[in-house]
Amino acid sequence: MRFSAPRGTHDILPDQQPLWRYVEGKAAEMARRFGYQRIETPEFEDADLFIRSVGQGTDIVEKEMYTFEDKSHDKLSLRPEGTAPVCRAYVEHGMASLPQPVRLYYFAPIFRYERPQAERYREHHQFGVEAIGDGDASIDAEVIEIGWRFIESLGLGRMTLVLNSIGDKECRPAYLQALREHYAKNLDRVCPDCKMRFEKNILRVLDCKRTDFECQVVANGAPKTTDVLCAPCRTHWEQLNSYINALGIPTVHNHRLVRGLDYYTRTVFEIQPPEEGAQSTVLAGGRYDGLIEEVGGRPTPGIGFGIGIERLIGNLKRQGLADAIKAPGVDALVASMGATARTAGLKLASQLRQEGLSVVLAPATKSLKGQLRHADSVQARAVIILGEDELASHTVTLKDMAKSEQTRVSMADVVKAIKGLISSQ
RNA sequence: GUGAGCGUGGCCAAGUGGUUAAGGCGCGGGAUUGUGGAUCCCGAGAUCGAGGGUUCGAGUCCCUUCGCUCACCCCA
Repeated sequence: MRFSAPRGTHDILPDQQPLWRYVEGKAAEMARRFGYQRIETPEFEDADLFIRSVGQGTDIVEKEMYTFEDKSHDKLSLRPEGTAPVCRAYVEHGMASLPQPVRLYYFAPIFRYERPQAERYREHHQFGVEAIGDGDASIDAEVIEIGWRFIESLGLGRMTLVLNSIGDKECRPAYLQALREHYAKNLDRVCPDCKMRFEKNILRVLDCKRTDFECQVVANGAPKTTDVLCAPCRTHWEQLNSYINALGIPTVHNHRLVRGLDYYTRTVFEIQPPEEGAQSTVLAGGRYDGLIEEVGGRPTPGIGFGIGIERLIGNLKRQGLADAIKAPGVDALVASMGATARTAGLKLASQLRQEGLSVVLAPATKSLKGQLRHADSVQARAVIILGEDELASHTVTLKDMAKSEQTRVSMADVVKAIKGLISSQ
């Protein structure tokens, strides 16, 4: 019986690891610069955490969660998004009594039961950032800037920041009513899905992309949240825009940007690459001022985003920025001929590793030629050759693979000689 | 959940229904004694996703099934 990785999942093979480590390193570095600390939460949580926070009517909760019962009949779900678990941890560990805001970031696999397609997976990975405990628009700008500067630091240019405000508990009901009235008048012009959304989750009609009906026309003509924000939301929105502007981040306003999760309030944003792919968004986030309370804490504002690593890496590859990220070779390969030399090589390799060098032993059964070929395949910078001659004279042959030069070095000087050879490159 | 396309050795890939299923990459070995990357030579590795059917004969046609991919939906 042969097995393959479950549908929608993928192995991240050794040749891809340098790229992944590179991206994660850049993310962690950007988080560090902004004073964010890493947090890790479990891969699964109480299912109700997501049902309550993400929202009963959302696709994520309704049909995409990996939910199961364990042997003690607890209902658990594989993490379908990153924010709710962090908020749960914030409340559970009393982070409200820490200096606010609490600045956190994470790397986490995300699980959603969806039909896989280009850059959409059942398990994907996100780098996320959450700032909890400060409702000021300057924190919105800070969080957005982290994402922007991170993407920028990878060399991905020409991205677009799309920004919108969807109001809060004060002004949204009135807006939804206005939206409902607009759609009630145009219901015969929109697609069946929009008719469904009209009943179920009116806000979602705005991001309908169908062109076989008049959804685009109707949505474009719909009232805009940013026109009807209550005074506090309006101030927040205006401040955010002035901050983002001050940071020099180019912005596109899109009144049709809503988001699929129920907990968002006020600020919502995405960062998209220039090409119009089906799954083009690499970063998405927003403010969630009611979420902490929803998961059992005191009313506390928060904002954050998630970045899909697979999509980000896809962009790097498409723009030719991934090729340069390669695994380094090993420092040295030890080749030996004969049983006695083999033992000596084993000892020498061990000694070199304790000196901090990366060393591999050549396959013992191969000819010297084969062992040197192996040195190429592991991109060894140096090769140490041990044979009868070397053993007899207590020396090794040290070969510089780049220069194709070799010298005899006494056993006592091997470490120094190799370190010299490597640092000269 | 809906629709479309595709499944040939580890990877890429040719193959008008007709003898032992090309080729490339990669892998293993070799080209006179203990020396790599180039070149050359040799070699291993495929029940052509699986099952059934049509046919004298099927990788090639039909059906079923599984898988993969892409799009819709939705999302990172």
